[in-house]
Parts: sequence; structure tokens; C-alpha cells
Amino acid sequence: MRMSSLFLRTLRDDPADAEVASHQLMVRAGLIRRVSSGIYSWLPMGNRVLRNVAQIVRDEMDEAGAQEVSLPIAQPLDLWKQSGRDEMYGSMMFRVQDRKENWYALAPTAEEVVTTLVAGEYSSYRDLPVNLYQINWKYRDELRPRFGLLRAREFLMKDAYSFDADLEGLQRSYDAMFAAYQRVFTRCGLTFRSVKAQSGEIGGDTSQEFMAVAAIGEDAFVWCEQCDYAANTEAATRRPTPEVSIVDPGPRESVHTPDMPGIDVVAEHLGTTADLLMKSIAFDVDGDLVLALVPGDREVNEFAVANAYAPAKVRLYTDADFAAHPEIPKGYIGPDFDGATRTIADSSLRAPHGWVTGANRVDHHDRNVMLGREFTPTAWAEIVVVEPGDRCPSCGGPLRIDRGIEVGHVFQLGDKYSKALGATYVDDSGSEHPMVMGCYGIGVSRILSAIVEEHHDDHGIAWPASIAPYQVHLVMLPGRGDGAVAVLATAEELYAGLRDRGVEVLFDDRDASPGVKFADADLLGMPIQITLGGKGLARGIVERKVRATGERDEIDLANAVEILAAQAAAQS
RNA sequence: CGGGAUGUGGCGCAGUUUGGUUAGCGCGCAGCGUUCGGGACGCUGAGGCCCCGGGUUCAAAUCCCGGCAUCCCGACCA
Repeated sequence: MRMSSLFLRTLRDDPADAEVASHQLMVRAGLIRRVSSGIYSWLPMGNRVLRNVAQIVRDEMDEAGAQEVSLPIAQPLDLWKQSGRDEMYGSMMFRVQDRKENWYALAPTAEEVVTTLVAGEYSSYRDLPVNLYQINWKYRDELRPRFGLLRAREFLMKDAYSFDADLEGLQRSYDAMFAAYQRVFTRCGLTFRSVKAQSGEIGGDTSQEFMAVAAIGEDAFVWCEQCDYAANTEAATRRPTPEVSIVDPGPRESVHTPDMPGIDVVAEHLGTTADLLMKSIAFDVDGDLVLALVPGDREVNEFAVANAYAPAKVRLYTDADFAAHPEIPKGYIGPDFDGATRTIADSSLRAPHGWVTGANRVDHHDRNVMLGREFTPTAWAEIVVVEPGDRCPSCGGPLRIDRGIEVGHVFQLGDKYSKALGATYVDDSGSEHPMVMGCYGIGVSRILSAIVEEHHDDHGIAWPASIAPYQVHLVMLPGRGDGAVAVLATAEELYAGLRDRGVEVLFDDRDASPGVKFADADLLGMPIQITLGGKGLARGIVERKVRATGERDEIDLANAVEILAAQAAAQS
């Protein structure tokens, strides 16, 4: 493509409405332009990258045995009422009316449509399994769109839906998608982790998120430096503390601790540190008072407590609960409080020393509270919120916490939609069952944000070759001297030669100053930059720069087409 | 939805506090000339419902009221 006729205008200044690097750069490099909050026009350069990412997704989906379809964006709202998700999505859905005043939803996702489709076509176990996917625009009226493409109201998403006869089949479909996702994100050049998502409320359903590691990511997640363990902060856990022999700390004694809000103040008053204190956190478990015991320097993970008592209803005590139970000394509960029916302790409380705990009466704490003497938990579990440096539950390595951009998720749905929308099959004995579904999403347009976040520097974008809009950026510097005509002619030859070899080339044939051309080349970020000027031509060479590393060398003009074609083929 | 900020040629901004000629600057755009290896320079020029509506005033980009839009923090969220 000749830049002289490319529909592109790069910007020198960051746009006022962009905060994060990926958003700023995508606008400055002329990939996208904002039309409305969270809604963008895609200019040629951006559209090429989007297409390239979509193609990688398409390759891998096809390879994994999924079949591409295209489902409607305008979906009758009745379908959403049938599944009950009309209310669930609420104002998150864009709704439009036709001329007869029937309501439609602009697709935020497509479970309803695809399930109905499959229900209408397939009805036998012989038909299954089947996996359908599409790459299509989705609409969600986010409360707060942000960071350009990262959380947009209109976005390109790949959504796949698998239909199996049973759970074993679902597991196979799920595993195939999981593997395909790893290949997709690897090919896109992303540093990512698959993260176990919290799966408490919907029974046995399994769900994993793919997080591209990025400081601006909206979600924090825990991961192990040594193995592939990763989980979101709610689901994360740590290696249990082994049992130790307890040392008698001496007799329990009570200390007056009035007007001391917070663990740290109490610890200081007692000349100790927060990690030697014990917190007793009150939970309501199906109406019973249950205490969760954790060290004073740690937070209790409510989800972990809830999991431990599932399927019972578990919730943290509120101010209202304490108001209703004045006999519970809020802030001074000890692990042996009479009113508690059960206690669940984090395993890190298996320490040899005695603890400082609430004294079960207001304004008092007790010292030398000993495990096995003053208190014996009814259950042990890992119930603290994981912090950096904690030990990995699977390998014992150090855990880290980073932020990530959720670029994909895989989910074992079960029969929720197949039951609601009548997607059933008959088995070989003639009895009818709901199909077992999985759904699998990839945020195609969001991936661009993640890629730019990871692959940029002060000068601009540095596209991974796999998704770059062009492989080679050819900068022509003819100057005005006697050699100008020769440079021009040689550059044209080079351009034509590369194109003949199937190399995607962005040819800067503009009548612009060298500085402008170099700056644009760095901003636009093609993997290989080639500069042809009068001096190089005289010596029979062109200069080559690898955008990502800044490495430069010279290559023989006579073999340039050959070398570059080989390089482009090798890296894309 | 709560808190904060912003809205002025295509883009980035100044001017608003203290109302007063013809609303400025940089980039970009057009023309001419010089220049030509890391965002060159000079001259000339085009381009503005100063977000919208109402009000105050002799006079409003500027003050007041109402609305809309955009961004940030939070809440929310497949």
C-alpha cells in the first residue's frame, strides 16, 4: 500500500480523551476514531489488524473442529424473555423497536439464538457433538466504557457454543477449546495466564479466564512463578501450613484495651505485631453464627468460607446483624466465643506460639490464647485472601499478584439454556435429555488493546509480525539531489518485487521530510523497517531496522527482495 | 448511579477568575519559495453555531439557571 493514498492521518499529540497507552497509540496511529462513548470507527490500518486477529481465531477454531456461522445481531427480545436473561441483562442491553413496535435486543451474546437454532435442527444423540462459532459485533451498554477498545459498548467477539450428549463429551469439547485458546493468544504475541475463576454459585460449573498480563488490566489475579497455577483473587488459595507442636505460652491473661479501633493499634498497645493477633470474623451460615479465624494481618476470603460450607447460605455479619445480637461483642470476639456453633480456622493459625485474641467482652483482649487449650476449630481450611509471597498450592513456589486484561473465557454451561429453550436429544434407548452446553468467548477487538499495551514503547506501537497490518514498512528518502530519480526508481522496484513475492508492504512514497517518515514508521509499528536513500543506493545497500528491538543492519540491495521475503515468511 | 474534571477551527491548547474592539497559539490543511537521513524554515491563505437552550446586561466564550456530551475514580459487570 502506498502511504500517499492510504486513508490515514497520524496525530502528533495524544488525544484528550485517552488515558492509557494502547488507547492513545491506536488513535494517534490512525487505527480507530471515536464516534461515541465506547463506539469506534475502524480505519484501514486498524481494520487490517482486527482482521488479522480474527483470522488467527478463525484458524484455531476451525482446527479445533468448530464450525463458523453468523448469527443475528438484532435478536427478538422474546427469546431473551424465554431464557430469563432479559431481566438479568437489564439496561446492559441495547433495545430497539421495529415498525410494528416489536422489541429487539442488539446481541450482547448469542446463547439464546444458537441454542434455539440447534434445537430446531438436531434431536438425536447421533448428531452430537457439535460446536458452532461466530466472529461478530456485540453490544453491551456498559455503565462505564473505558480505555478505548478495552471496555467498549460495541466490540468484536468470537463466541463459540458446544453441544454434547453428556458431561464427558462436554469435558472433551471444553478441553479442545481451552487448547485452541492457548494457541490463539500465543500466536497473538500475548503474555497470558489461564486463570481459574470462582465457580461457587452455579453448582459444579467450571470456568476459566484468559488474562493478558497488563498493569492497566481491570482484574487482579494470582499466579505462581514456578508452575502454571493461576486463579482470580476470589478463587486463589495457598499451600496449607503443616501441623506443628504447640509450645505452652503460659496462662491466658486479659488486657484492658479500650478505644483501640483496628488491629494495628491493639498490637502496638500490647507491644506485639498484627500477625501475632487473631481475628475472629462473624459469618451467618444458614442462620448460625460461625467464626472464621485468621491471623490479624490477613483478610478473610469470603468466597473461601462460602465454599467450605456450600451449599449452605453464607454471608458476612453486617452492622444490622450485630445490632440484632447485642450479646456478640463486635471487635472483641474470641475463638472460643460461646455463641458460635462452629469455627473455621485458616491453617496458618497452626503456629507454635499463643495468640492475642478478642476476650469475648468489650474493650478487652486476651494474651496467650493457645490452640488445643483455649480453642479447637471445628474445621481447618485456607480462608485468607492470598498475598504476594504466599506459597503456591500446587508447587509451593512463590505466588504473585498481577493485573490482567480478560481476553477470553471458557465456561461449562451445563443444561441451563438447553432446558430453557428446549434443546434436547433422544439417546439410543429413546429417552429424551437436554443437551450439555459449553460457551467460549474471545474479545477480538479487546485483544488489540492488550497487544498494544504489551508491545509498545515511547515511539509507538511494535506489532508482533503475526498480526501486523503490513510486514515491511519501506521508507523512501529520495532527497532532491541528482540521485533522487534513481532512489525513486529503485524504491519502486523494491516495492513491486516484494509484492510479487507476496510480502505485505507499506510504502512511504510521500513527499515528506525524513523525520516525519521515520517518526510515522515507529508510530505505526510494522515489524521490519527498510530505508532506501541516496547514500545507501550508492553503496548498493538498504538499511533494515527491527522495530521491536531497534536492531539495525544493512542488506545487499541486489538480494533485498529475497532476504526480506524469506524473513517475512519466517516470522508471520 | 455517587464523586471529580472538561467542552473554544480537523487535533492539542490559551483566553473565562475581574463581561468590553476583529477570539488567539501550536500542529495539521492549501499556495509560493528555500530545505531534504530522525516530527525543517519563511511568507501568504482557508477554516469558528466558543457544546445546546434560556436568562442577566448597553454588551456574554466569560456571569446565572437548565440540559447534553466526553473523560477519570468508585459502584456495577460475560
